[in-house]
Amino acid sequence: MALHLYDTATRQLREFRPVRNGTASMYLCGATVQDTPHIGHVRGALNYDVLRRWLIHNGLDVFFVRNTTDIDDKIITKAEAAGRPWWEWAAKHERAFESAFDTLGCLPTSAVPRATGHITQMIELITRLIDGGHAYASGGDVYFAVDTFGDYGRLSGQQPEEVQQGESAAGGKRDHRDFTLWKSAKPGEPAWPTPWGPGRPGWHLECSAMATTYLGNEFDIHGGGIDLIFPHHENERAQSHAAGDPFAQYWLHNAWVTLSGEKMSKSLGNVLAIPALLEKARPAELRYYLVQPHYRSTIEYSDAALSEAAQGYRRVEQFLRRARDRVGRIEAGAVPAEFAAALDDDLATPQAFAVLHNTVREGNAALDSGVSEQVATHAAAVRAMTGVLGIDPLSQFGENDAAGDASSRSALATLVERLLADREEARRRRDFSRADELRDVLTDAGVSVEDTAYGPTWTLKDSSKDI
RNA sequence: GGCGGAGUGGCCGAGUGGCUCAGGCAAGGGCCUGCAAAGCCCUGUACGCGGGUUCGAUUCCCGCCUCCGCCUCCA
Repeated sequence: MALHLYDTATRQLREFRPVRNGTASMYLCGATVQDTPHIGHVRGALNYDVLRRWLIHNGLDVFFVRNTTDIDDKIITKAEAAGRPWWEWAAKHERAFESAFDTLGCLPTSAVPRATGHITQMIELITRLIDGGHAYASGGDVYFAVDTFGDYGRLSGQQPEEVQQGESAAGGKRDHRDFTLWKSAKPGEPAWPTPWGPGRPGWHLECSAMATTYLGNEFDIHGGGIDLIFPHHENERAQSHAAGDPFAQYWLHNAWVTLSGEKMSKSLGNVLAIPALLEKARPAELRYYLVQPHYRSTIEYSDAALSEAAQGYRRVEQFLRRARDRVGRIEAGAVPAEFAAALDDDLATPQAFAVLHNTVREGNAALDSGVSEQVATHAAAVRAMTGVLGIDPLSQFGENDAAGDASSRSALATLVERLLADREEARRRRDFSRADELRDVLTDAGVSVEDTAYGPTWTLKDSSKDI
């Protein structure tokens, strides 16, 4: 089966056929960098990272653009409250987002365009819209005329007449449904010069301008959170189509991470910031937790569920480590057919994880029965699958999680192995109290010891991460 | 008011008109082990409520209840 994706605009599963053979282009609405990233921000990024990895795995050259909105009302307000320049505030939080994405194993983007760096392209787009009769300037603002675009409401399923208006207060609008392309600057606000007066971008406009700048007038996938369907993506689609661009071919939307049944918001004080979560779980474990449920299902966050995910991850990790100890270097092999079928079905990661765990179980059985070729085969499949999911314990989330640099690792290994040798000697003498004493020394130091038919093995246990 | 999503066993989380109804975590039993840990094998409990269609529904239809989201900044 070829890859099928659920397209919000048509409300159905559609076979993925890229605009340009051999490549795929993805635009993801990134964050407004106004605060510390939280688990919800990261969930979306992770979902699209898995999609991207799957496309790459299938041989496509993927162009992946995630923007940064570095100017908006909230950035201005918060920076002001903190007594800092807006651009410093934005830069600081942009770094926090990039660092979170990095830590959680998102592949580097092809570009991270900032809104403020694309004013020229926005002016050009506005000009096209005004020339085409789809937009008008009014008192320094520029608005999109919704009634000039007959397809308005298609993406979100909204009847334009039924939509309750919030933004309608703005004075210069001809129609209450019209939305802002360009905002005139109030005194003291950041502003860029335009033919319509100094001002700053309306939120929706920037994404249309940046997506087409990097990916062309027609590109494959546009993603974001479900909250963006309306009005953000509806408006993006309207302005780009009205300007004559075919624009995105597939609209994808990921669901929320909720807390106690409610969305996270500052006012409820229930925001789960990434730095705090990384105190509870290792990056790979957090990623495992966020990537396992289907991307269109809400995740109801709980510490217990995160802890369970961490255990699931450790099971996979343990298998690969044991397998490597047994058969040596493990290269990623082919993914099982059922795994591929799962991901091809609108990125059905829950089923993909089921296949992963079945393979791990078979691999563990092979380890128990000592059939090395089977161990190697299963381990290779597991590496391939974890690679696609971005949770490969042997690669980006490798050994150095907790173990420091090479020289301290080597010093540690020498000492641990010396103690283990003494313990083995004690066990041979059947002096078990001595053996247990040595194991306790190691345990207290944070080293877990396991005896296997092939001798003892040890790992650093990350004791700070007990959820 | 308009649009949309959800309610599955102790928990997380798939899925299907009937056939052993995924997977993980937890629980119980067993194997292995000096002990432990890990691993493997086995086991139990399920589909919000009320109707209907059907030989048969958790799965289809109708009604209801509950929860959540968007329509205002939002991942």
